Amino acid sequence: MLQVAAVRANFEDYVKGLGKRSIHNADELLKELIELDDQRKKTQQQLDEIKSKANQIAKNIGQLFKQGKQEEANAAKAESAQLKEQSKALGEQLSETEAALQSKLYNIPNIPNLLVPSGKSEDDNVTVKLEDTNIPNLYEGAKPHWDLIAEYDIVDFELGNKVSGAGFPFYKREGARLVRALVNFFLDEAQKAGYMEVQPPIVINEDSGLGTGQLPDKEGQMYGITDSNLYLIPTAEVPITNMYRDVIVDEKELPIKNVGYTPCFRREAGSWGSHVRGLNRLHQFDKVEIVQIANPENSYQILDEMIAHVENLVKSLELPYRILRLCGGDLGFTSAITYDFEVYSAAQEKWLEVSSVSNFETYQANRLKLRFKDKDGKKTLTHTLNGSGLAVPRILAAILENNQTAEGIKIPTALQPYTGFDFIKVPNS
RNA sequence: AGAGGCGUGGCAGAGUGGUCGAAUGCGGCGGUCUUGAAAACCGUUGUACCGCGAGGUACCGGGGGUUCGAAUCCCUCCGCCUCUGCCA
Repeated sequence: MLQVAAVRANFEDYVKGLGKRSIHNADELLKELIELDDQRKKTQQQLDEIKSKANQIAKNIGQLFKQGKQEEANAAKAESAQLKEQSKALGEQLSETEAALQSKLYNIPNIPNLLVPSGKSEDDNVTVKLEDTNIPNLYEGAKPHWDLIAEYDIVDFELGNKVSGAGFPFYKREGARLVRALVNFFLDEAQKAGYMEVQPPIVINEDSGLGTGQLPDKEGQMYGITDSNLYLIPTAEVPITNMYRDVIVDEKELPIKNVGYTPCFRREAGSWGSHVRGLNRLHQFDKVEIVQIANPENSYQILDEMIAHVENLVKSLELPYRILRLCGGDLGFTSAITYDFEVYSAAQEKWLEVSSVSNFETYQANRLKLRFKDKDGKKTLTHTLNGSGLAVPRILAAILENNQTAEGIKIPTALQPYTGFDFIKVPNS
């Protein structure tokens, strides 16, 4: 969330920034924020004064009792009772103001970076790199992946429907093996790039949801375990970033680089339609996530490094891809800048998002109270960044579709050591 | 899951209603001594908010309550330990 002091200092820039997200009443919003903060300060001043008086009286009463001055003590008690009422009322007022301020802050998204183009929808995203030279000329009988997986019987939606529900498929045979291969490949590559591997919990508590910005208000996107007040994670970003909630790290430790593989769970309420078939959108999918905690001084350099890492993965898998810079309207709530990776799915003839790499600057760090001690011992918010490296199902879909031949499916060379096979033959051939 | 115990500053650990933001030790920082280091000795050392400042307020796992006054008493939640049970 935003810091009020920063809002005061950069008012005009922030209004402009929020404008890129098509928030047109930003100046009102931010003004309200400042007013609430002013009110908070004023109330606290009054409250502190009353409490100070009450503390003084309480001390005196102790003395009076010791000296045996009962009557004076009792008189002081009466005065104290009055102060108590005042302070109770003011205290409630203060809590209300703080809650209102907090809720306003929770509901204002991050300020987009200067590079972020304004725009309303994905149509306004900017392609910053296009590597489409690899787009295959598929043979006559080429099929979309949902037909391929049925034909080869390597992903089973029917079975998933029966056991769990729509969007929870079974992967079978080479399909299961491919998922495991991709996960291992991604993890190994991240480790080579200096990330520490972690295996985080896949349920999180409310504080963690608040820390990275899934809560409040976006509960609808997560599966909740209501009897325990926990949520299934929508991405490993949540547990891995929250490792550093309420932590003050040493400047020398930065950047901190962690990677983790987890299944991800998304309700995707309302986002189903005929355009999302097969593996394109699922309630449960596997993803390897890279997360960095960075010094604000070089977080954009680190963002570039993370983009390069993801680009390498896609290249190694020989997939045609493009990189987009998201416009304000398509930018996630907590992000200051996001680059999306999309791979081309030849049989569907469309681009599939497989990775999102973002810099959150201090937005998450402020919620997390994640700070570092700089050279002068001053505590400063870090920047947080993360990216998918990568999400499995759409990569799988693209591999199946782009690498299909009349005889079967070729496995990319880089993946072969992980799959243990280099080809999936057409059944009964 | 049941019974009992516990949760205090970076760490260890005292503190059972006022003089406690909190003893003491360790660690950290500064200094004396030393060619240098160690040891010893002296000093210093929590965080957040409000205030131009003086200063004030809050914080002893979280939240609530009792009281003129709570680290201390009560309720509740969370976590840890021990025993019993269950389980991969």
